[in-house]
Amino acid sequence: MPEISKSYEPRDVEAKWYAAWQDAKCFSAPTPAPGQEHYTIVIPPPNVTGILHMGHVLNNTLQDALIRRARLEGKAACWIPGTDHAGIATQTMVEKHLKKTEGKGRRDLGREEFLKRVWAWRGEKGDHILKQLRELGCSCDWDRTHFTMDPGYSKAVLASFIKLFEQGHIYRGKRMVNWCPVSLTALSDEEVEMKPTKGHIFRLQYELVEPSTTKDSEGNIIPLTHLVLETTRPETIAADVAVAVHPDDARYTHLVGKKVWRPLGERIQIPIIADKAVDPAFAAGALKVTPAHDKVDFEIGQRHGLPVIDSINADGTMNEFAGPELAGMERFAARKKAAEILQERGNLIEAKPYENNVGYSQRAGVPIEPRLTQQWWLRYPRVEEAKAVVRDGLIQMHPERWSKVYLNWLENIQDWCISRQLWWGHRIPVWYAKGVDREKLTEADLRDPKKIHVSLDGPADPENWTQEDDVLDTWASSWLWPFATLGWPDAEAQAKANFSHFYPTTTLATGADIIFFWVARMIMAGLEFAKPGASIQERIPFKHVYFNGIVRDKQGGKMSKTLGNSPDPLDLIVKYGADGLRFGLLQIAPLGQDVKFDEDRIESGKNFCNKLWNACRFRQMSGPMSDNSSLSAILARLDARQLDDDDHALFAALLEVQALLEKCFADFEFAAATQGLYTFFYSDFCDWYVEVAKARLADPAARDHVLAVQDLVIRQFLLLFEPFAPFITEELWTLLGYNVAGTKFLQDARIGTAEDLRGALAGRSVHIDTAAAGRVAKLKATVTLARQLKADKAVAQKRDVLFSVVAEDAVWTALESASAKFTRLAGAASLARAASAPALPAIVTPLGTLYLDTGVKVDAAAERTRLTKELEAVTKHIAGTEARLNNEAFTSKAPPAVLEGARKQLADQQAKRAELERLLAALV
RNA sequence: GGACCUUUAGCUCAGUUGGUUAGAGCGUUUCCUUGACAUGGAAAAGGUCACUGGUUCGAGUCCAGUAAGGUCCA
Repeated sequence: MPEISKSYEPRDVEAKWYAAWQDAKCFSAPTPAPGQEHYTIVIPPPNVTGILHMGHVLNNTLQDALIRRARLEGKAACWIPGTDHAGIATQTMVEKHLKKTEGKGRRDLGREEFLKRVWAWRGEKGDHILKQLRELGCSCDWDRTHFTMDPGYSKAVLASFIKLFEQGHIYRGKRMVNWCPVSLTALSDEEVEMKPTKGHIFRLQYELVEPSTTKDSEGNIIPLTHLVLETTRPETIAADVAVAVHPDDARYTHLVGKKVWRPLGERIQIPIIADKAVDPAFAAGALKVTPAHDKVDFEIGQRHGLPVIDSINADGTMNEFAGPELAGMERFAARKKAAEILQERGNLIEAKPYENNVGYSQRAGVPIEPRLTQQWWLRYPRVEEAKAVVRDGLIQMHPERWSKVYLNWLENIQDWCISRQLWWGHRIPVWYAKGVDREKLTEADLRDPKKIHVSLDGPADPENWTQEDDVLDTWASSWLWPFATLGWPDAEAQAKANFSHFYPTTTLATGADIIFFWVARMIMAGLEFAKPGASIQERIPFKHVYFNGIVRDKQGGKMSKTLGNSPDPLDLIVKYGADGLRFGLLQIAPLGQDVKFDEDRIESGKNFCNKLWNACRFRQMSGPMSDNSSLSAILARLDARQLDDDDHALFAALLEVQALLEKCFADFEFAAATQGLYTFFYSDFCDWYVEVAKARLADPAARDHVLAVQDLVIRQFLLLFEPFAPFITEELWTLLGYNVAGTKFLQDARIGTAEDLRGALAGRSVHIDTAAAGRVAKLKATVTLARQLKADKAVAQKRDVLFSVVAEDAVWTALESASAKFTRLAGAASLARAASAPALPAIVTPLGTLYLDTGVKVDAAAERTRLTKELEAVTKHIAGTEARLNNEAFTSKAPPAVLEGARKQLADQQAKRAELERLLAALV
């Protein structure tokens, strides 16, 4: 057996094992055996040309932990990886690259040539992120890697469109959309981010065609020559078609039906209308109505049969309808110019600084432009079912509160604009008969096969048809992810992928930021498409949704490359090892909270791995390795006669942590799981058991038994730890001989439950003595107090000091039997029983009063100070407890166990006080 | 405007159905290279649990309100 080196060097280990796992096809999803449970996860597909960031690390570490744990539990585990074509993001990236390298735009190349370039880009940069996931240790079934633009997947996307079209869920319509003037495409509402934006609001006056009068605040009749209104967008005035007031606004009712002069563009009269959408409290209570450039205005225009004047081009520049002064200008420059002109003409009263919410294109980061265009829309299918599955708990969200957010969105759901004016994506499978005017198609025309052709393969006579230019929104492909990655809709592919076994998937781990974009839509898509006619339980895409937090920087800010506060995970892996990164990150990832990234925690993850490494190294140095090839082989090496309190306490702690992990995985409490593992291994095993065992290892009768206990605990710990730190655990599994011939890897072992282990121990006559843990705790406390006393006397490092104890017979018996452990742990030459109190520094412990002999004369004053401080604390505590026990309401109403506990506590504290008083009195 | 979340040690967070003297890691201070580990060990200091009120024998925990910070939707 190779010797374990002095420190853990992750880099040597990681590459070796990942290659071995892949060679052995460890991550291939097996065909589930009859009755075998499956555990399926589909990866949230990252952008195909993306690179790994901390958010990915967290998200994928969680998934890997889940899938690895499932393997150890004997489930048929299937983790499907893949990437998303990410329409806008990728197209924008390639366009930028083209501009930079060739000075060309996509239109210079033409659609076909441009797409060739995108595919070439994908070939060069694509899937890099999947390689990075391997560095992290992710155990995806790589043979199942999918890409949303693969032929099979594309077929699924188009098939879903056709099906929805045939069912009447999809329609085409000219509507107000969020237009991105940079990407030159429509966006869905979800892709628009509202951001408070500083600008100006312009107080304007529009001249009345016929001067009128109004009343001032005191009721006096005063002349009225202008209508005052406020706007943040003066550049659109030339597209104004009316001015609206609220119908109940007494200031203006007499003006409704009259006209004002439009101050920009062609000098024409526009009507004053009344509409309830106007807020009479805002500004002067009048609103300029610009149907082409505002959603509310558009609706007002519709209600009043007003024309639509579109004064802004697709790219955000003004056109001729904006008036000769503004035509051709960029929209924000035009805004300034418009204000200047209005000032000159006397229409501008004032320009005030103003902050309002402006919609920004999520991708391009520029304000969107409401724009009237022809788009394809989807009326979501299965909305009611989608609500029901979450409300009824068929799909559980973790943390649960997200289901409220989800349901709220579904309650207010709007049709989805699924068309994008991009080239990179799934081109909509609709062909228009030549000669048909696309602008004027009616709902009936859409269903007329002579005018519109909708199919997977296109019309038989393509020369007579023209295909739709638009592609589908990326999310209209990724919403099929949980089943399109399992072969849907092709029966043969589904059979090959074991669709019937692995769908519905088990858990989806993702960020809450895409709950609408992706999670909600997947649920609707799954219900609609996945298993037609099957029960609702069979059609849902997943049973659990775990929302991991967002990784933020130490100050809680968002991580971004431009700010430079986003560490490269690959650098962290080099520095701390993949296991250290994984474990460290999960330690700070509480359920449902954002993660504040702190590199110190990653370092602590690495240090923990090193601790584990050295504990195993020490085990190897402590004695010969025996048969570790199975749990029963190790159990057979236990000697029930040699069991002592420490063994019992350790086994009890092991069972406890094993049960804790079961609960944590069920509840997605990863931070609690890592915390539990850490505490068990550090405190219970290394700091205590291994240390006390050093004393027992010297005893030939106990040695083999103690080694067996350690082998058992390390084995179980490695199994528990593997989902979080797969590399180091695999390495140690091998080095300590836990692998058996035929089953080469840790993952081939079965973890079993805490109860299984309890049963296995009982089978070897090891029945956990639950009282042992209490006795060990007392000894621990006594050792700590002894160390405290030594530290106080500045002899912490000395190991030749003498301790004596004054204790009753029963207590002394307990301490005497552990005296070898005590002297080793407390660092003492000996521990003896003293018949009467010696004149030495003392400390009161649960196992009697300890006296420390350092060979130096007692400093009575220092002793008095120390003991008095202690006495004060105890006295204060006693007072509190007595007050409670003297309260009749407490004694009559508190449960007996609580009452009993309080009484015992009081007795203990009183005994301690008496002892402290005695010690003080004895001081000369 | 609506909904949700957070507030506990210098920092990051635990604290399960209300029940001892509120815990951990990091950081800080002191001491220690003795044969698993200095990527380590020992000890210590550090908290009126945001605030106000209520329920209760008992509140960090439950309820109401207030404040500050954050997120999402309009």
